Amino acid sequence: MARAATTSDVFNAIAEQQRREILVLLRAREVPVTELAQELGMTQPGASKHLRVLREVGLVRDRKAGKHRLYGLDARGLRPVHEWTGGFEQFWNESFDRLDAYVQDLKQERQEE
Amino acid sequence: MARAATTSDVFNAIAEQQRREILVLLRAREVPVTELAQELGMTQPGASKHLRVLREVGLVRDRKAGKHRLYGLDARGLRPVHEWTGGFEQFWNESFDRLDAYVQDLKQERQEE
DNA sequence: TTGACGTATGCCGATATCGGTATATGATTG
DNA sequence: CAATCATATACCGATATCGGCATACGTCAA
Repeated sequence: MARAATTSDVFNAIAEQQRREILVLLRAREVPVTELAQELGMTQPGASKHLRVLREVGLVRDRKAGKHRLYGLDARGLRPVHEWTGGFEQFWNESFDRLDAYVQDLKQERQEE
Repeated sequence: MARAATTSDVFNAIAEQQRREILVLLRAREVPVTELAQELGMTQPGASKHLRVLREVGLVRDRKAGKHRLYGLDARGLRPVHEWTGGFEQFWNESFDRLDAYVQDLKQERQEE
């Protein structure tokens, strides 16, 4: 079965480093594929494929602009990810406490050896 | 090259639905593998493997507890994801405007046909 | 229409994933 | 120690990924 298709899941789409870089770049402005590929040091087909994935999950959209095709950001799809991770916010601090308990536990184990 | 190893990247680790479910479950309490597998309807080896990935990216830690091995949440690794997506927050609303412009563009294209 | 530019797709190889089953490893109890 | 329970790992098959190269498709201008 392998992994869920990147094309159907925002979490998967942004699991790829280069795609995240693309999104960051698109935060600044709309960009045609060629320029994007150049700036991020990827091949044009490579960039095209990543953009396809991003488009299919709705994080990016494109519009014709003369000879070019401009890609632009549609960040709404990132909101669920932000909110999901936000659901763990209360644990970011608490985690220290738990970690502390964990460390205590380790110490105890050592003493028992 | 395939995808970046899930084991070295939190974004990849949470790209998997079942692993996200595990994290949510661990928000409530520490749990041994068997129980976790049962509650989430996966096999024990399956759960074990997912936990391994989560442990290797630091989202989960384990401690011995008698005959069991309890897995607990360490959500700190989710913070970078939250913050990264948060970097797009200002675009969630703006996206509507851009989308609007996009729609206008589509209309225009149709008229040109 | 032809040519030139911009972009997308097809195909391939190498690799990693995920799920399942069987089995090994570990830990606890009698 | 042996038996039992808990957990991890190995191996496998099916599939999907990503990158690169070649090439098809699309669009504009002369």
